[in-house]
Amino acid sequence: MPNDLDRIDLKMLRLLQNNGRLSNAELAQLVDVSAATCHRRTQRLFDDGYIKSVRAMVEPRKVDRGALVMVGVVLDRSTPESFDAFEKAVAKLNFVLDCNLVAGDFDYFLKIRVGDMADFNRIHGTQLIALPGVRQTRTFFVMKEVVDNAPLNF
Amino acid sequence: MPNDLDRIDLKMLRLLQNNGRLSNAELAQLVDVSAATCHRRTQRLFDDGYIKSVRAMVEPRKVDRGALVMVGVVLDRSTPESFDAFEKAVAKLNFVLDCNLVAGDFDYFLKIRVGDMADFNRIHGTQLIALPGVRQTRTFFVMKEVVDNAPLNF
DNA sequence: GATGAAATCCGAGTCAC
DNA sequence: GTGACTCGGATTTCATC
Repeated sequence: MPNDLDRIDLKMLRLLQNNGRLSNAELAQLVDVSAATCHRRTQRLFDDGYIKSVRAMVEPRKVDRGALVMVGVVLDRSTPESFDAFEKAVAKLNFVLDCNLVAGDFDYFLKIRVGDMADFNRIHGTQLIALPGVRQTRTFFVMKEVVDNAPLNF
Repeated sequence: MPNDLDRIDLKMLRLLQNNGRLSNAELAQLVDVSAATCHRRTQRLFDDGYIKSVRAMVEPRKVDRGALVMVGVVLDRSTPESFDAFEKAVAKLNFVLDCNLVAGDFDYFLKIRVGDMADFNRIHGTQLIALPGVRQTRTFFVMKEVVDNAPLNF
């Protein structure tokens, strides 16, 4: 749908998404333009917000964050203030990777990474149920990560 | 837990996670070692698998993937073959960002990105319920992304 | 084993066109 | 958009601890 990106821009985006370490020279070769052009186009992809950031993907198990847990949350009340308070509080919890307001049986879904189940139980008891307006939570321990954070397809 | 990483390595990991475009020279200054040492250490973080990859984070809305959906899946049978078939099939679906086998009311949770709800309904009708062994799915449309793919805290 | 200084080399970034 | 130029950083070597 993005008609302000031509075929070359799209290819650059896909290549950089899969390998953010590509040098400008390498990328230029891969998309068959000069290094100068490639440099300007890449600049534009950043400046115009197509690329939000470039991140090193750290292996969770190597830094003691091998346990993944999904948590469904239901709030006491469905008022804007209630949602707002919850969201502000959850944004400060650095073990929360995703937090999404959803339509359905839950109000929010959280994706959480911790060291192990004991870690999670401690966090659940102290930090999650203590979040403002939480009526109940439902925990789904992840037993196997089949696909984790796959690159965007476009 | 990672006692093979010293304070400098951990700092490098955190910095690179937040900004994968840092030059070796910049990183060296930030962690206060020489460029040569920094280069060697960074190399090791890659070689030993601490950093899986470096990725440009593409803004989903800019490439027509602005709709996020969580889907809970229940399979017909809970046999290893059944799980295996499902996992192999789901890994081929490029709109699936996450797929996790969980303990609880569902067998799997999927995180899916598409252009809009119409896209999702088409995909749901043709590709999701057609996955091997699917008994039922429950869809949670994301109405607001509060936290999306936060960096790992360690 | 580790490091940092120095030397080389290559690419980023900028220029004119 | 390309090609050329310059300068700084990446990468290697090497001495040192």
